[in-house]
Amino acid sequence: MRGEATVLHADLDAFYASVEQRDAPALRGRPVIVGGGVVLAASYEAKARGVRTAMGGRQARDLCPEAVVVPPRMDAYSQASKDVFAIFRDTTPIVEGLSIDEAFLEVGGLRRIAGTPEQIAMRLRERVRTEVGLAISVGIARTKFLAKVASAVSKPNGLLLVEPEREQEFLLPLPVERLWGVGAVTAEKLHRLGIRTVGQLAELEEATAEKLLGKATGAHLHALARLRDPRPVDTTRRRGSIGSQRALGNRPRSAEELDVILTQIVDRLARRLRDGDRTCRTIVLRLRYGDFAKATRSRTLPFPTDRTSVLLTIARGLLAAAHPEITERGITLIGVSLSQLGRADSFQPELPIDWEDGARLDTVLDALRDRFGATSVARAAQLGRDPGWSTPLLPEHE
DNA sequence: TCTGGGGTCCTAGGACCC
DNA sequence: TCTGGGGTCCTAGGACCC
Repeated sequence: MRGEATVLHADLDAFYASVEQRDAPALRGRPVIVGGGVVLAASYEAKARGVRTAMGGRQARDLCPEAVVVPPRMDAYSQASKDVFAIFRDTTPIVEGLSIDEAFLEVGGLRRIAGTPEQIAMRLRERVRTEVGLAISVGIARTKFLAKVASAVSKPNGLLLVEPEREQEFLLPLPVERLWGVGAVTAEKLHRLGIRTVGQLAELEEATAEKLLGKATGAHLHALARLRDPRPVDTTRRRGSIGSQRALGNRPRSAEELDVILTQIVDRLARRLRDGDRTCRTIVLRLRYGDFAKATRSRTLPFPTDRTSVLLTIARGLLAAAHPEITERGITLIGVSLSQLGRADSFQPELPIDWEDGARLDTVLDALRDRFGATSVARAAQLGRDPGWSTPLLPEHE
């Protein structure tokens, strides 16, 4: 007894490009590329010519000179995503969003009121088509992983049910690249051992897979290949970090220019943080040098914050520390991400020093400890890490 | 092929605490 | 007083996904 196929994975087809074709009838039936410098999305007409997501714009135009290249309209995609997710939630309360254009839906409890998973999936596809004007593919299976593989195999505009008794027949012949979590590096490691199909990976001993791919990745992929995936559809997942970045091209940048860009990025992120009623504790500065090597520099605060001035002060400090490297190697990307997100009602101490004056972090932390006590500051840090914490922490004055 | 922008998860060493 | 082991946190890097 294995359980039934009640997990749906719903995935919009060529999402950004499909929104463009929906909104501009002249683009329908034509190859469409979203994004100029790099391909963010390609319509199926462009994919048929070899254009792929993340490909350089130059190469894409060489492959498909007649493609229409349009700039991204993130607001339109965001709205389309909201419209589709509203239909997901109208279908079942158990929805786990994976990204802007895909989600898992658990429909196991709905048989009596809404029919079989297959009937539910057919209605869902029809509603997304008529109400939002987009094509969506759906995979149905016993586990999240199999449902995701099924929707990918069904594309474009497909529906595929993997019945529990046919799982091996479905999965084992597929190339290892189909496994969720196998990218270029892992695929190459497996290929070197002559492993090309999921079935061949399943034949390995688990210990062998762990030795080859690392403990967690090896165990995880080995379990997937053997059809083990106990993860339930989880409606409680929340974003763990938010970030923003900007590619800069290759020309030299002055310190003033970089500071302006950094300020814009941090300002935008801090707004998003507050709009979402969240706080953060860790600020990560992302850099890509002139040779495209990447680096990160981070700092974790002992207390949560959503203040632009605090975040900007930390980010500026990190950037200043990296300045010699930047001068020497050049810089092609700058970004910031905020993690250790917490709730807006987490304890946020009044900062005892004017951050606009550029006070050093260490000075501020010392002042905080003086005022609230080291234990309180450390405890605030602990509680700020727990997004489920529901009571604002009051500082214990000494 | 001259390489976007938004994320997730894992690893590994050192600091620190009990 | 010295030593050891375990657990957690922080930082940096890397693979992977859409």
